Amino acid sequence: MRKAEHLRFAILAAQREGNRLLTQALKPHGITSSQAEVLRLLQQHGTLSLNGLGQLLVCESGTNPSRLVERVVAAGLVERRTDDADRRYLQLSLTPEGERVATAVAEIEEFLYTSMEAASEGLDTDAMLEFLHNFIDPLPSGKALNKRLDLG
Amino acid sequence: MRKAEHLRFAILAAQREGNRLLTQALKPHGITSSQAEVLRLLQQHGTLSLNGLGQLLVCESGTNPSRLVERVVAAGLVERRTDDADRRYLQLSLTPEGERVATAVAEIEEFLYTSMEAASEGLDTDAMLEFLHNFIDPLPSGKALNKRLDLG
DNA sequence: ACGACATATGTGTCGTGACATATATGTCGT
DNA sequence: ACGACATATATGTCACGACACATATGTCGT
Repeated sequence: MRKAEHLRFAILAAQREGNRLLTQALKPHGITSSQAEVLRLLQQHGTLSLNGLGQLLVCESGTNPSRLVERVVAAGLVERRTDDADRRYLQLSLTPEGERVATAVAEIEEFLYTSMEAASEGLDTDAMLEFLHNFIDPLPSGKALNKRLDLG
Repeated sequence: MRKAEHLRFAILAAQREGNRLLTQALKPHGITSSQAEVLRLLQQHGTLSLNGLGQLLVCESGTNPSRLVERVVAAGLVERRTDDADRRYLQLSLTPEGERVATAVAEIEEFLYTSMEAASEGLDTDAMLEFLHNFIDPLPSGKALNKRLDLG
């Protein structure tokens, strides 16, 4: 198998399995990994508009998080108000319960990161990041990621 | 941002964008990237059962490709017969049209791999593969990938 | 003030992805 | 031959992920 092909499927597999791990760990909290990303972004940035949120979502239907947000609102984790200054915008923010869950999410993510660090023990992760950025930087998800790196 | 977190989102972004690129390139052929993977596997392995196919699908609802296969059958790209020796099994194989599309898919994948090779120019891809395999090998997607590496 | 345009959000549709469950067919012990 | 079990496939449900399109609100030139 060609090395690029191997890499392609290894990346795909890693994404799938990482997501599965997160999904399992998040299940007791009643949220999905996508919803978890929303909570964490709101926790880190305070109030965001739907569009502002979408620009930071790497992992998500960044193009249109309407329904994703709809679900966390329905779950009572996020509050959605229309901006009085410009009524096109939404003001999204965590409810106290959402804040609590977001903190739980952060702890779960720690486990994932620890296991990733174990898997990369002694390896050059910078090269991996460089490769990935070369590939994604011109593309939408790459832009979202870089925006997050700038801010956070 | 913690490096593991950075890596996590970079992997996610790469997967998303790679998939988007493939989706666009495949659109003229009327198939999705998942369906393309089915065609390529059938092209490489000849006849497969649904279960055998599922074990090779990294990228897919490997747990249950029934509906995925249903669509390529409906599109006239794959033929589905029940195995007379053991009627629980399906025998999946490409139609002539499926064979033709599978070859077109192979060419499209070449472009993706070429662009990945450009992005990894001068970088240690073996270290990336080692990291990814450390992470995925114990997990289902990793097993599927390794099965493909053994065979192909 | 009005209308063209831009921007933010919502909705419809289709194809996964993951999981649980149901059905069909085989195998094996007795 | 029969029934318990195993295996293969199908189906139901929910939440994305991507895309196209619709609606609501603002802005700006005139």
